[in-house]
Amino acid sequence: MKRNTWQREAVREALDETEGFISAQALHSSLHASGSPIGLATVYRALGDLAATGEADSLQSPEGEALYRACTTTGHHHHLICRNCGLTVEIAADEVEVWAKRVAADHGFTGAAHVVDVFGLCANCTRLLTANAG
Amino acid sequence: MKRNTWQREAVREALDETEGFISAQALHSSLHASGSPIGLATVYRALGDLAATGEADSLQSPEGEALYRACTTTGHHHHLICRNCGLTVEIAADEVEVWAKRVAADHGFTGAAHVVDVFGLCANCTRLLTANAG
DNA sequence: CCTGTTATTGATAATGATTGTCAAAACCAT
DNA sequence: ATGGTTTTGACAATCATTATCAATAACAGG
Ligand SMILES: [Zn+2]
Ligand SMILES: [Zn+2]
Ligand SMILES: [Zn+2]
Ligand SMILES: [Zn+2]
Repeated sequence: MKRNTWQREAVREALDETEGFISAQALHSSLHASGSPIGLATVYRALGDLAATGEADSLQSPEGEALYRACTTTGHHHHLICRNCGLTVEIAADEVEVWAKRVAADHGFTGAAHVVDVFGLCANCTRLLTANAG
Repeated sequence: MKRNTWQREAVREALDETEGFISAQALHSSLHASGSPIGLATVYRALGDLAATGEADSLQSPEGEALYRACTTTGHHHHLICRNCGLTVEIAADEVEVWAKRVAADHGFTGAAHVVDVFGLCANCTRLLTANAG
């Protein structure tokens, strides 16, 4: 049976309070900084569970680290992520869903899944960085 | 100055002969099996260089491992990958390019890049696995 | 409220990919 | 062929993640 522990709840809350994606290590550090004695392995386990049940979304950073985020949307969706500040926008992409299905079908592929993420600079970061550079 | 060594050439050729994506470790094993005494670190370096110059394409496997492939198309493109046999199809996706740009622009993002990969079972693998399962 | 069963925790070791180190070897213009 | 410079490769180091396993805590039943 699945038991409720303060550790799982702590991870869930910490993830909720986090803007954008965060790594297991970083979330653990954050929790420790807040005085929580939660163990690192437990954070990994909790994040894995949340991702498995769909309560959190995960993706691989370009550096190969797994990043997690508490999703507000329950269904299938994608992300538009600021590579500077981490701000993340959840986006529906019916257009891409259709495209992905068609591409797979056209080539005889079945059971198609896809990875679609857009990275860029959010308006805020664009303004700041442009001011400095220009 | 950039020098030419048999090691770099060996990696390039091994990558060319490989169908689908392959990891640095696997390529190193493959080279060793063929009698090449090339070092592991060198394979990592060569693959990194090839990816940097655009001669090879790289992506992160769901397990976080970096995979490489010799690309036949020079420009920007995406992949349709068989999760069973590794067969890879390069696909152009003007539709998705437009979509990605629009999504970024709609939200005020600039300098948008994107990761778009489709994973599935190729026709061949579908037939084989369906025969076994059904 | 106790209590036993059993899932969960967490310190730590183990794993596995990738990168850093640095002396020795290879490359190439001269 | 020679020398300055780049590249190599064996090995150590790093870093994220997973496995271990005894100790702990959740919770159903009494
Ligand atoms: Zn930003
Ligand atoms: Zn989708
Ligand atoms: Zn296949
Ligand atoms: Zn594209």
